[in-house]
Amino acid sequence: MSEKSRPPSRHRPATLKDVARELGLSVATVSRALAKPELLRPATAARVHEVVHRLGYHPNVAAQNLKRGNTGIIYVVVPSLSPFFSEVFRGAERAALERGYSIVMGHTDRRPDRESEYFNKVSAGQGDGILLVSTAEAVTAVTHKRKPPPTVAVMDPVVNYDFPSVRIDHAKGAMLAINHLTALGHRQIAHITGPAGSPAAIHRRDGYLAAISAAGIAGGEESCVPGEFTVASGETAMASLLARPKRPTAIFCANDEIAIGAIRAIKAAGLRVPEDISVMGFDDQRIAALYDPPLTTIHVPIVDLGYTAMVKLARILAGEPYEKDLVLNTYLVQRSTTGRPPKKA
Amino acid sequence: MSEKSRPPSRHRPATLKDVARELGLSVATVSRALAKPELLRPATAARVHEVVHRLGYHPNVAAQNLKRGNTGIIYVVVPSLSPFFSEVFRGAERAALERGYSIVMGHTDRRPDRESEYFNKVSAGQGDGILLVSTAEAVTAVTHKRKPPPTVAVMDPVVNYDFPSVRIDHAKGAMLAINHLTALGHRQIAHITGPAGSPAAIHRRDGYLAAISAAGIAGGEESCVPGEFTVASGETAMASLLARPKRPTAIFCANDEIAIGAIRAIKAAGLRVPEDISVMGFDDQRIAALYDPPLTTIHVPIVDLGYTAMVKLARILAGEPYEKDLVLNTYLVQRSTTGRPPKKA
DNA sequence: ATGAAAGCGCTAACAG
DNA sequence: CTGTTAGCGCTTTCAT
Repeated sequence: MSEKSRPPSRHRPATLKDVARELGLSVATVSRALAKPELLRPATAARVHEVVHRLGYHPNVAAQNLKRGNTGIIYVVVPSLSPFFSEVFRGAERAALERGYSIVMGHTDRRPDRESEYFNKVSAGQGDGILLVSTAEAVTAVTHKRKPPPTVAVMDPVVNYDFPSVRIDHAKGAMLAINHLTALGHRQIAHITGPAGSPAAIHRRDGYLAAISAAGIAGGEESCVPGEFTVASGETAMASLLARPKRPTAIFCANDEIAIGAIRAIKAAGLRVPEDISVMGFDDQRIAALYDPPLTTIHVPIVDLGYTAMVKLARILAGEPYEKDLVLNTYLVQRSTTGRPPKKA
Repeated sequence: MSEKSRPPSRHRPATLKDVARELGLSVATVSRALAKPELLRPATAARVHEVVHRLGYHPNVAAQNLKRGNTGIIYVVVPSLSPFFSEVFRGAERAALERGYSIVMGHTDRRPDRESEYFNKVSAGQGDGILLVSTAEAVTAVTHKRKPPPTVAVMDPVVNYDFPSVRIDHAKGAMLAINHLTALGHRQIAHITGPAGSPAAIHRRDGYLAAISAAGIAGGEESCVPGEFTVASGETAMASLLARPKRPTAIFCANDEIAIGAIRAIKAAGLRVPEDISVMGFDDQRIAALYDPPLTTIHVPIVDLGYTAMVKLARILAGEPYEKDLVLNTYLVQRSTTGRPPKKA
């Protein structure tokens, strides 16, 4: 048996060459059949695909990367590993896998220097691009440097730098929430905010204030209590709200975790949700539907945010056209934590 | 200016060739200086390193992978994205990055078919190896197949298959916990377990039973209440324990999350920790030190588990010798949730 | 519509 | 101790 005609040894993955030999075609043709089938006679493309399938051929990503001069690595930079960001990551991961990218998670713990690290890595050819999730700060990494690497901002736009983004309209979501509550008859609606530095928190608060004022009801600055996107902060904030002389009949929370904290505090005070107080969250995280009682909240397409952002980044890297600023849709999900306000005692 | 002597264009990452040209050496020598410096004259190696540093040279991973016939991808397969697994992931990530691997996270949601997926991927040349974290089930993926891909089991050994592993001695940790409690004078020690299917939960429970019986005190099967490695299950289990006629003076929880749930339930019942009841966790997760009161727990080197496992997998892949079964050390961390039992009322 | 050939950056024989 | 050389698998001109 001659050396060159030897079949692939037992467990070596099939290569283009294997497919080509099997078909009596050149590797170039097979390559094209996979990348640009329109350049081939349909019949040829079909034959190629049949054999590709039969041999279980998968392109060798390392070879593709080498040829194309890239790394195939995308950094997904998140502030922390909360359930919310895990979902975003999941979406990004799926889109990445579909396109042959592998993604590396980077947590910054909200420290700007840890952000710069990833920018530097990519600038040094250690990666192809960055998905910057909920990270308003990237300024340090960017302002004093030259052209930054391909980056897509997810959730919040980056302060001082105009990266392409995939986000939602926080203010609109907040208005959806307030409108739901006013429609139920609430006139005393408080808001527990997210952290002061978060654009998402700020915009949700702005939406709350705008909707309150549009409805011409009480509330405003003085009805906002600062929170932190955590259950604990929701409990604390709610406790302070309960201690007020004029107790609100409904609470709009800047996210689901805060809402859960608020509900805990309300229960701890011997009150019921929603009979005594209505509570709304924001995000529609996994826990929202599972919690008891299930949370009325503003649905945010969390996984999709990650998926869409990765798709956009892939387009950018491929030099394909893309929408600069994509705003995904939010909508109200009514579950069991909102109802009509209690009759006046 | 001749074509061949053109310096690297503005933003192309430096290559071996660049370094070699700069030094008047061959690329082979530079490559060796990096991989096997002992083969070179020390002076040469030093000169190479100087230039490598000055030019900011980083090896092109794609080229290395292509040459070596691997992918550089390791799958870290975890049941879920809880904080615990995130920590393991972090450790694995660090070790991977140090060695030029990139790691892709795979969550199985405890579904065996999702596990097999990753095994198949690696078998098909889509990855180099697998870190299987706390996943007792991998059986389906493995038993009926031929030789499985390089895999290291982390935390729990895999049922029915003898993968190299990095783990801890759960039973020993549990004994440490019980000995601490008995030393404080406790004689009524209950245990809230983890889920029935988890080897970790089973071994921790075994350790509890063994230590209880060794101490010759009350408790045993009937002092075990089933839990789930979650805060909520800890609350529920603790509530049932509080309702018992003979209330325990100390609770050993199968992990920190359960312990937090237990503490919540105790507080909700108007009792104090540790004055009325002592509570111990297991794992020493990040939250343990931050919680109020800070948790007495069994320290598990979570990040290290991931790190060590990845190091071992890298050794396996490199054909270097490795320890088949590595058991990392655990120890007691005394914080503020354990104390002497209350004086008899 | 298809083939031949060059070369991406690196490693590893093999020579000296 | 160091240089020369031959690919790894793929994409992409350039021919035909």
